[in-house]
Amino acid sequence: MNEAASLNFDTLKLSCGQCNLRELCFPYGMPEEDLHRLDAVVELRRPLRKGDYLYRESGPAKSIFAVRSGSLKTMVESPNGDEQIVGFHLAGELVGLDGFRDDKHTCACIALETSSVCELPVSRLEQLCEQVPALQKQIRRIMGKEITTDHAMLLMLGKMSAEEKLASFLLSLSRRMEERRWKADDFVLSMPRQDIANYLGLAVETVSRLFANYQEEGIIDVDRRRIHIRQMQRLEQIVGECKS
Amino acid sequence: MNEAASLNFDTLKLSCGQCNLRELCFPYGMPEEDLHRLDAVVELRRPLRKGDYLYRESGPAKSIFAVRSGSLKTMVESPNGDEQIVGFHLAGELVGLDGFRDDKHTCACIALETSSVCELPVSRLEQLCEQVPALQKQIRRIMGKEITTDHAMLLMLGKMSAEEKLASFLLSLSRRMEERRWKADDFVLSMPRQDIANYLGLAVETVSRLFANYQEEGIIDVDRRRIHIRQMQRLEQIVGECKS
DNA sequence: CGTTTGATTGACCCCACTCAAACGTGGTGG
DNA sequence: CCACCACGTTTGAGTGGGGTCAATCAAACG
Repeated sequence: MNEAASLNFDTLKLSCGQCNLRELCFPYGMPEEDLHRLDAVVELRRPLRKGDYLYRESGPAKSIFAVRSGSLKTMVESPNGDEQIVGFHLAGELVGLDGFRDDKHTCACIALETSSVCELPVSRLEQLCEQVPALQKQIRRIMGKEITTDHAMLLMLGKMSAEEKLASFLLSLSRRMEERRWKADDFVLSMPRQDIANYLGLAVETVSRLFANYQEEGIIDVDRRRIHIRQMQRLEQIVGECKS
Repeated sequence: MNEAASLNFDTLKLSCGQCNLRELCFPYGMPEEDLHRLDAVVELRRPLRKGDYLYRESGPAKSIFAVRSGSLKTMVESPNGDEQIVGFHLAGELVGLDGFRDDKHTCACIALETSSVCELPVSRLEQLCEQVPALQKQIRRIMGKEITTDHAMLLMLGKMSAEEKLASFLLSLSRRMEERRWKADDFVLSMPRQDIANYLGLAVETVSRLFANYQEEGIIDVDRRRIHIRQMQRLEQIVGECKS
């Protein structure tokens, strides 16, 4: 255990109004004056290291979390023991919304790399909701977005071929990179092939072969986890032309 | 157009407190006195006939809906035009939550048979939220449940074999029948094989063959859309024993 | 009745999985 | 510094689950 790791992280807290993720995160669209009140709710947590759990399935759900840096994955477990990754989460995205059902988490959340999160305790969030009616709407919006994202993923798993799935995955990542003002066509995957395969409902070997195919065709350059997209429109074309 | 269909459906409105679906539906867990206030928000809609749209993708989302009778399906459309059914909805269940994202629906909702719904206009719901704080929590719970359900479906589409998918589907339906005080082992499917196949990410022929297999093995009796489950534990066993 | 729509059954085949082995790459300790 | 190992990734060969195509059948409907 590092001594520095036991610092009081409240002293490091940044205000939501000054956070460069505010347009992507919880504060999006909220009036300036309400953001100050939000600050009082947010706690900065000690950073997670790769592989650390933020929360576990069926564990108590007292908070929701905003990713501040790094990235996380959420996964559900089947009765027979194998797991399905249901989402990858980048800076500014929120996790833990599944816990609203009955204050228990129905999925586990694990850091893909060293990551930090802001914690929003539900009890305090509820209190603030009574003072700031706009906050309720905000929560509903965020949850509505989660539902829409899950629906898109259902479509992917249910209807797409392996080739389409991977193209769809890369495009989704690329767009999220762009939202964050990072390069849309040049980024590093924070997850291993195994996780990509799991997420897409494929075998690792298939993912590996598809990357090789894309590279062969000059659509992307792959070096380990580094991805450079050379022909974005080809990827879009692959996703658009199902069953042809 | 039938003359009777243009009756004022408000006169037929039942109060939530007296509805026999209240334990499954929106009012679940809410105190008696708040239910009266909820009544003022709820509008009964003209019944939908089979194939009617309750709402369409990218249409305005001004309300959420509770299924009063009958059943519905929700579906998303892929860029190339084919559709994925993301849910079947029975009496007492809520649809339209995806619209909270930005007041536009991201999926379409269609009646599988003659069905009626209660409409809860979001604007009125928001007003009531300010008077009844418990209502906010209720909405979050319902949305949390939707997210959890979607995650379970992701697991199904991503990790299960065709045999496991269908068993899982039948068990899910069976449990929901039981919740509604109907027979858990004897019910009629409101959706065609095509829709089951679409939902499970399979071909119609595969669903048909699997039904035949199950019948062969004496697990279920199938007659058209009528399902009689003879050996519930065999179905549970199929779902539990993946990859064996 | 013929027509239409939905369900079943059979024959065939292909996509993606499985199994197996080789190949970096990075970390560790001698 | 290099040998070694562990792990993630790639590549090849073979196979099977489930898709596709096509024909048949059954029920519902006008």
